[in-house]
Amino acid sequence: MSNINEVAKRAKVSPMTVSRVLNQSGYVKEETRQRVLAVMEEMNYVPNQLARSLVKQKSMTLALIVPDITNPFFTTVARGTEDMARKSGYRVIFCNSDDDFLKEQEYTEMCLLLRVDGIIMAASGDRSKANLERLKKFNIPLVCIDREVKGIDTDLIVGDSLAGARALTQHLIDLGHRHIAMVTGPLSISTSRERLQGYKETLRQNGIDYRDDYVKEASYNQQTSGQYLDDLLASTPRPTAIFTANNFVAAQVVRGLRERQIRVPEDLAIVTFDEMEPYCAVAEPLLTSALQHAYNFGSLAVQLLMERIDGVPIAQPRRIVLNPDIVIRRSSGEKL
Amino acid sequence: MSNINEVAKRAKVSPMTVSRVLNQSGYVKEETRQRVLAVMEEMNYVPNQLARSLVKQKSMTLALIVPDITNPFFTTVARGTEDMARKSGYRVIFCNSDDDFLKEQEYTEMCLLLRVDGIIMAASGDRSKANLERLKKFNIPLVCIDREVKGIDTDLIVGDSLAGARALTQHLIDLGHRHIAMVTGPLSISTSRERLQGYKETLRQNGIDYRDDYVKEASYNQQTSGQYLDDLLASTPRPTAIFTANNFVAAQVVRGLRERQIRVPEDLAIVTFDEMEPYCAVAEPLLTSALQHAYNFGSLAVQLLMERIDGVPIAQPRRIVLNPDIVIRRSSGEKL
DNA sequence: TTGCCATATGTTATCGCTAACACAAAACTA
DNA sequence: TAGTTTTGTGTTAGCGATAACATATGGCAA
Repeated sequence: MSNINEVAKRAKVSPMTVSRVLNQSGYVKEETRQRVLAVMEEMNYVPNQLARSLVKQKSMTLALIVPDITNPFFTTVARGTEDMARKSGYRVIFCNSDDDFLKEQEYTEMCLLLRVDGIIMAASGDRSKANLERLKKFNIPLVCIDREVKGIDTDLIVGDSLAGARALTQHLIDLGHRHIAMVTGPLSISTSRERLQGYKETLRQNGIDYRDDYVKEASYNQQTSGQYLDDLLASTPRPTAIFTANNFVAAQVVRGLRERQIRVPEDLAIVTFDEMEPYCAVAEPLLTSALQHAYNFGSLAVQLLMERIDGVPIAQPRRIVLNPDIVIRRSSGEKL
Repeated sequence: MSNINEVAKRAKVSPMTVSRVLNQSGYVKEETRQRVLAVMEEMNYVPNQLARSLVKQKSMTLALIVPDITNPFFTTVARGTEDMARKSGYRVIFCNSDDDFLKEQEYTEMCLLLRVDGIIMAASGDRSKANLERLKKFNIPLVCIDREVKGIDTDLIVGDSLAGARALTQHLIDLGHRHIAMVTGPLSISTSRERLQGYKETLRQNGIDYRDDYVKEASYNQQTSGQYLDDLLASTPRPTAIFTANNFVAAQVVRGLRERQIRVPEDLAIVTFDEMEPYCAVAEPLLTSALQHAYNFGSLAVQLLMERIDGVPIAQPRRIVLNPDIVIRRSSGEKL
């Protein structure tokens, strides 16, 4: 692969002139420019971004670290990130932590090795603190999304889990439900905790007793709803509705209910956070949901990064809270 | 961020000795090694991969270009790619072409700029030829997966679309169906063409007339099954079964049928290529499918790349054909 | 005509690292 | 004991690009 010196020699100019043509910087006579361009074309010259990044001290690369890129929420975040980054001339490296601290750590180190200019991270859990601290130590622009990590202060974009959970729970109550169960995600994740809190508060505000045995914590590892659904269904009185904390949990629960031949919403109502689109367009029934604008999580995160990268140093970490939309669909059923 | 020279100075050795410690190459006295390591720790030294890649002429990076990372098939390919690459010490950059030639082209150029060591590509269509040719011109190790591109000879890993399509069609015929429709993906993609061919052949072998109006070409842009389903359903006689060419098309069709209140498989049987897992675990009914081992597409592709990267030059492009598994599920129904 | 500025191009140093070679000193071999 | 090999470390050059400065024109105002 040819380099700038070879091009320069063939075009009978200095490498610097070639560089000027490449970057459209400084003065170059039109005639010279054309000649250089012709030689570049002829030699199939492609500038070496590695060398550029080295001298410019800038890689024009961002990293997005998410727990699970197959999750439609994060896929959409990725889209938002990529689109906005491209507008600013940046590339994005996508990293999948698989909700695994060690994998997340590896990617964190990779980001340092590659000298990425900024990082967007949906933490795999509270353990992520160590990884985030390491990044902060190097003053790499950093935005956390979706999940807040205790004891770490960074720019942050989260959904309003509390409000969403309240609205969903209230919706069930308004429909006449009094025995409402909840299946949360791992409580090591901030969104799970907040959604649980919103659920509890709303029950209390409506004078409904909170019951521990109505709350189950699903794991991201298990592929099925396993034991906890049986437990829930065996409770007395049996819940008439379930609030699932996110799309992943919802998929588990819906599948579990189907296996047990329990109809939604006739036998049991369901409300959830997040979507299961697009492939799950085939899901039945369509789920009543607190819909988060995942795309905005990504694009806004990039905007925050850009301000930190280009701009004057900003002292304070910023916190953006995005409201979910409550979309009423069939799964929550009719008024009892 | 500190560099190798600063570490060297502080450790009172030459940069070369630090480099030796870093790379565990050459001779370094244990005592010196410990001292250097201590200084690296103390200074938070992280080697600069850009500089390394520049001098080594090797980026230790592969690129995976796929049309749609949200498609469970490609997500699984990505997993296979990443896992195998990591085993060999390589990173993977994931690129989403969105089935868009221009975006694919941009990513192709990015790969060149970044001097990636190898590329795995699921072409967006036959137009991709130009992009592949550009890559070939630079002799970058290249493996095409899933889709073959006319007029380009590269290492290739494809599923046996012909055999899969034959098996699925035969399955329907064996169940007693005689009026079998097909919804293909864009015919600019080799898999679509081959699956269509397998369908046609099998019909003929069973003495069933092939009808043009039983075949519809779905687009990846349209989110719904739009007009073509109505057309199919209005045909005389109305088809009793549909063969969908992949998971994306299947999702469209299943959704469309549901909107039209047509039951699967009672009113209409469905068979398809690919899975819709994991989020579509909630899909109902479960689809009879020619299941491709997506993970192997990815991991095998990396193995082929590695042979080209490390090994002696291999003259001939290689072609690997992976067999799909036929998984019979509820959507194809009972014997008529 | 002098001086200044815009234009056009080149030279040198440097980004951070490693390959290749050089050179001691220590350890072994004959 | 002299010669060879192993061990340990340093020096120099170069990967491919650009920043910063240097230099040389020509044009134009004063």
